Amino acid sequence: MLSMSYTDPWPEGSVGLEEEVVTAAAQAEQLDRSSVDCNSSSCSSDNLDDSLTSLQWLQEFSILNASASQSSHHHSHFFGSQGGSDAPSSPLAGDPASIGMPLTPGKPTAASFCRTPCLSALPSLVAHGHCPDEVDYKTNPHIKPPYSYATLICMAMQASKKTKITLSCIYNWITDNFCYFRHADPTWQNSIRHNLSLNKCFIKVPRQKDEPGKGGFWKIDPQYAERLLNGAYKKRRMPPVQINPALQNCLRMNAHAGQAAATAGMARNLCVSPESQQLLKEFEEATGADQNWDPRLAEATMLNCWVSGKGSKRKQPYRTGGSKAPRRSSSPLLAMDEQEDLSSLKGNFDWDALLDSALNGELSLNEGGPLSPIPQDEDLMVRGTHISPLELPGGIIENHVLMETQRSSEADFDEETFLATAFLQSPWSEVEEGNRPDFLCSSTVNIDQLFDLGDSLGGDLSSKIESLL
DNA sequence: GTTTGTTTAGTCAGAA
DNA sequence: TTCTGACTAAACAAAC
Repeated sequence: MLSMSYTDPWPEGSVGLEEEVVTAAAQAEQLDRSSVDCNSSSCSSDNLDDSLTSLQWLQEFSILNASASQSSHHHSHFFGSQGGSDAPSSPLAGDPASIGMPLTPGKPTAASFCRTPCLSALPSLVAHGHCPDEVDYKTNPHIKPPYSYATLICMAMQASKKTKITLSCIYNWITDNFCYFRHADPTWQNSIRHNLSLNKCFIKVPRQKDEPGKGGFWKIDPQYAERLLNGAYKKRRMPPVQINPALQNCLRMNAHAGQAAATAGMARNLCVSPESQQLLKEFEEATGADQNWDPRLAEATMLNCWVSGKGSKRKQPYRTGGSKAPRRSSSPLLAMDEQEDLSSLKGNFDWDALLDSALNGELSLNEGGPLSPIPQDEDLMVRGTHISPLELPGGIIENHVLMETQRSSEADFDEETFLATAFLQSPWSEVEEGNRPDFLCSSTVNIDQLFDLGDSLGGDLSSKIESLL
């Protein structure tokens, strides 16, 4: 269950301890505003363009054009284009589950959502394991994002632009950016908590005694961030697309109904448009995907988010027979779906910002670089163990336990996590020095590693790094 | 009562 | 086949 007081995950301008506090009134105002926006008549029709706008970032994306990285307009939007002149899809329109059909909160398997225009493409999608070339996870409630929970947590942390965030903020970010989870059984939140507790990558930062609020804060273990940059990450298997069974039922029902017009609209929605194909082609050309296809890159850009032709064996959401009935969610998010404002896209990826951050030394180049902003007076809890910060001679604030973890042979981050978080809009390019997330700032990366990173991203990127150096 | 955090147990899938 | 990671489910306790 989510907190009864829904809070804006990342209130603008807020830094530090008050980062999670947003008044309910402000939230209501936001929802109100979005409700108005999404009641516009264009919402439903604009849905057809969602697949296009979700690839808008491709149009803007250019590794070769990184010189314009600092320009505000140059954001490679991971979760779809938003704002500005893009005429972004309405949050409501983008959330099909908010259209008409009664919601059945719970796991997607129990979701009763059915949107008629989704029906024509699904047979092939389900039967042949195909998936549209573009999946807007922000608006698609049927397809589970191909990211591990750890990745999602990392993405939330990175997108927050804060050094530490609360559990509820993680929830909010995920539900804000992945429609799937808005309608899923809230047990995924249990998994999130489980992941935070179990995964070494995440460090619990207890609240100060005089700090109001529930629970503590969570941050990324900088040592694991370093490991990511060192390439010591594991590959995560790609999950297949998970289609709501309810949607499939809906599909069958509509097949009988013979809604030709609706299915025609569906085809437009899920099939790859020529524009998108062109964008994809340009993207592949820009990244040398033809010769040097990097699945990690593809995954990070959510272009290979569907099942391959041979299909993945990854399990679908399973429901063992006789198990308890899906719980109804009491999450206010579901109720707010009718009016929730998704317009505030968080976690936009910016390749250029990432690169420039590295080039500007914000990814330390082994010169006693940026320090971890872990407050020295900040107590950390790792696996229930209280640890104290330690300042090393080099100025790099380390941590006893974190140093221990560095020796561990386990690497809980995978490359997907790294790439996914790396492609989030680089926060440290926009925040004050002191407010930089320490996720990467405390990491040290030598120049070779940087080149390795560049190589993994494509030759052009490496060339750019080289030329700039 | 709700939320948060920890722990245990089990299943499944991919890799070795 | 075994190992490992991801995921799910559940129980429990503590804090709010």
